[in-house]
Amino acid sequence: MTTAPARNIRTRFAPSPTGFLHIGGARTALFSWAFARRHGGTFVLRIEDTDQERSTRESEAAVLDGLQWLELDWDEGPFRQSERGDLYRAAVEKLLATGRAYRCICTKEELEERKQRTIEAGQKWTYDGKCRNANHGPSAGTSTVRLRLDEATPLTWNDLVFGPSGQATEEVGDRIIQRSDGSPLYHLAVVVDDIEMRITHVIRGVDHQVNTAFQLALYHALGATPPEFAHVPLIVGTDGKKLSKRRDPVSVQHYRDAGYLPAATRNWLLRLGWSHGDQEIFSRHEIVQLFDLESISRSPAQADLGKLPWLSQQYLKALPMPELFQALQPFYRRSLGRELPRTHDLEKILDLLRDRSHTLAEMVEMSLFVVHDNISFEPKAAQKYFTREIEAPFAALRDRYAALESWDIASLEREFEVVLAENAGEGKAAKLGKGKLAQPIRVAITGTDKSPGIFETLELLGQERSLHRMAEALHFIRHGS
RNA sequence: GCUCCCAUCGUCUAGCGGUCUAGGACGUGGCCCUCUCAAGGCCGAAACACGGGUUCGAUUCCCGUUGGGAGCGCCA
Repeated sequence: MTTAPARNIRTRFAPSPTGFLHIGGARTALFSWAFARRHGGTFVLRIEDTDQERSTRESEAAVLDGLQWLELDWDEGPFRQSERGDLYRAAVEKLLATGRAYRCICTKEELEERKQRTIEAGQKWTYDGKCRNANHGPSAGTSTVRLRLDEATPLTWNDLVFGPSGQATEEVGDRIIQRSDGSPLYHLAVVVDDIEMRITHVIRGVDHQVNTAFQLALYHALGATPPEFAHVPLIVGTDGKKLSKRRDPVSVQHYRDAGYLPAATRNWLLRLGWSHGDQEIFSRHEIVQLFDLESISRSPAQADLGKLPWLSQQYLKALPMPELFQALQPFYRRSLGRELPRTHDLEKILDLLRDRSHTLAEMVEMSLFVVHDNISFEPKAAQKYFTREIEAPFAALRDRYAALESWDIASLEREFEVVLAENAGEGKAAKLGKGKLAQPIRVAITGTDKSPGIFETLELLGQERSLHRMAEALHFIRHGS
């Protein structure tokens, strides 16, 4: 057993609701969740919606929905930054009062112009400090508020993934923390919230790595102890470039709709950038037991689409029938317009299909021949197997099956062997092989040339339906349609 | 351009100075099983980006090159 943590671990996931739950975000959430659970800590959900232009309630719902689907439960929240304005204003007042921040009356246009000139002169731009010592009061007119950086505060930290990290103060610059309309900017809001929510470990994407130095300055200015930081490399596309919405399937929703199990998707995401020796399969419980920050990779991972179907099948094979059936219903509704009652026959075919499917959608598709009363023969398969030569043995087997009193695997196979034996030798060039007869029957009863074992399939389809389909196939053989 | 970061099979990764003729998994090729498709079993191909150091000894440590990523907003 591992020892208990010295303090109560608190992590958070802080998405901005400007779209669907991205797999990169989902993985960050997974890591934060797993780390909190691993240490018996608390996982907080916070919605960063200070950008009112882009944030929507629909996106927020989609993000929450995605987290729930992945079974990442949170202990506190969702909190919305849009509802916490007083907190941020108070923090700004405090910073202003202590001289750690100052009002800046430079307009966007002025700033843009000076920045342009600096860059043209071949120098790098951070705020030039025009208002830094001007001492503008509240009556100075429209103004933003900037944090006053001081050289004495080292902007370094020991990243739990990347090790010693930091940036020089002059590279960071006095950035704006409050807009001219009084609303808070990202940096201010995160830091104030992380302090107020007593977050101990900030686990986020490397795109925030360069924000950390400035935020460290904010913690110091606010008189707070910064949390630990762990930056997680990005997930990139199959071309090694940043994930693109056009090329890559980036939303968690996409994987759900494709018919992947949440557990499989979660496992897939987990192994993208995290490892535990050679282990590939991790149950939710194992994740909670084994997850650690030290084993997170420092290089970006490509979304390995090849591994997901395999993982998904592993989970499909292991899923208890009641849960499998439940998971399948949305796909039946999509395919048939209705859900299906749990029947013995359906369960049986589903069990046979587990070894043959990678997604719930595939499974539904393949089980349809049992669900439908009438099927149609796949043209290519019919053309290949419904031949003149097979007519006689096919008809003979149909007759024997019609006379069968006990419709079970043993009987079906016995009669099948009899027909085979009857067609062996004599004037025939070669004796009738098992496959020669099995394939036409398979096409007859399933419509395709791929299915589970032929006798099992016949058995569960039942005598009546099997005979009916065989009769139709015989008609096809004789009349070509 | 500047700042920060990364670099093992096609992909996800193990490796934390000698155990490496570099391990696992997916994918891929072959074989076995076999009524089809799978599943399963066995076997194979496949990588330490390059160049310098440090060291008795580098995949492992340092520097550079190359390649890639992130960020440079009154976005988050």
